[in-house]
Amino acid sequence: MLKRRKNLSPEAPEFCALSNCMAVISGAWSPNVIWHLRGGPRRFSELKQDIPPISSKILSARLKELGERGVLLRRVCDTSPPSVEYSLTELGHELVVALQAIVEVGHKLKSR
Amino acid sequence: MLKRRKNLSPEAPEFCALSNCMAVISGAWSPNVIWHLRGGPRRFSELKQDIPPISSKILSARLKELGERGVLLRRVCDTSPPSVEYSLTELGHELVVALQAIVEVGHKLKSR
DNA sequence: CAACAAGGTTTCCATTGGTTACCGCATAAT
DNA sequence: ATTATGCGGTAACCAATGGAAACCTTGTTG
Repeated sequence: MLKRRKNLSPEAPEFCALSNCMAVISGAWSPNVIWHLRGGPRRFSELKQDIPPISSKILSARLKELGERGVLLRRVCDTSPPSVEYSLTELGHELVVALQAIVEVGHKLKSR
Repeated sequence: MLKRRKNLSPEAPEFCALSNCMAVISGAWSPNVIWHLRGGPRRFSELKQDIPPISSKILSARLKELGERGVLLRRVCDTSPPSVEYSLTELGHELVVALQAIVEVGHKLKSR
């Protein structure tokens, strides 16, 4: 005989805050890109050095996606040769708070 | 002329706490599975109802992965027909803290 | 007896991610 | 003068991941 448990899942049925936020930071290396922009604007090649395993293709794709999602801004600087700077929007900075929590768990895991 | 900026990325070069933790919760729907186990053990079919868009295949794969990573435990109950219960380990509960931060940002996004 | 539930597995296909090579433009080195 | 290098990407190609639908085994129910 199979005992039944109440379906006590306490989340709203139609909209899930977790998926809601995860959708914004989804995509390979997205969290890392946001994280490395937290201290101020950075350029394409700087980000590529910050995150050594990322390829140009993927970095390029993420920067475009995160721009479309309103997480960061792309600014072309009028230098010669022109350089491109990426910086977090306000939304981006809100995400950093969540990433901070993940980083803290990451440190715990390392020390354990 | 191109102004140079110091490479001020403040993370350790060899090990990244962010990727470290992200690796544990990676995989489609992993965060949701962990989240829905935070209140106590749940069974396969309950989780499937908690997360309607997930398929059996992916749920099955995630539960196996998260078990191998030490995030949750699988327990077969001696009922008829046998049922299977999944519950978070201590590590799993640590991850819930990080997910909580993500959920909070998710709520902010909704209200904005 | 036929139907259904639990806890998955199998098959098949679309999307994503990763690797390598390359481009156009500009300065820097030899 | 020629070559190399840095910048900010794109193109072509292949491997791994994710999703939909059907199916399976053991057992209970009507």
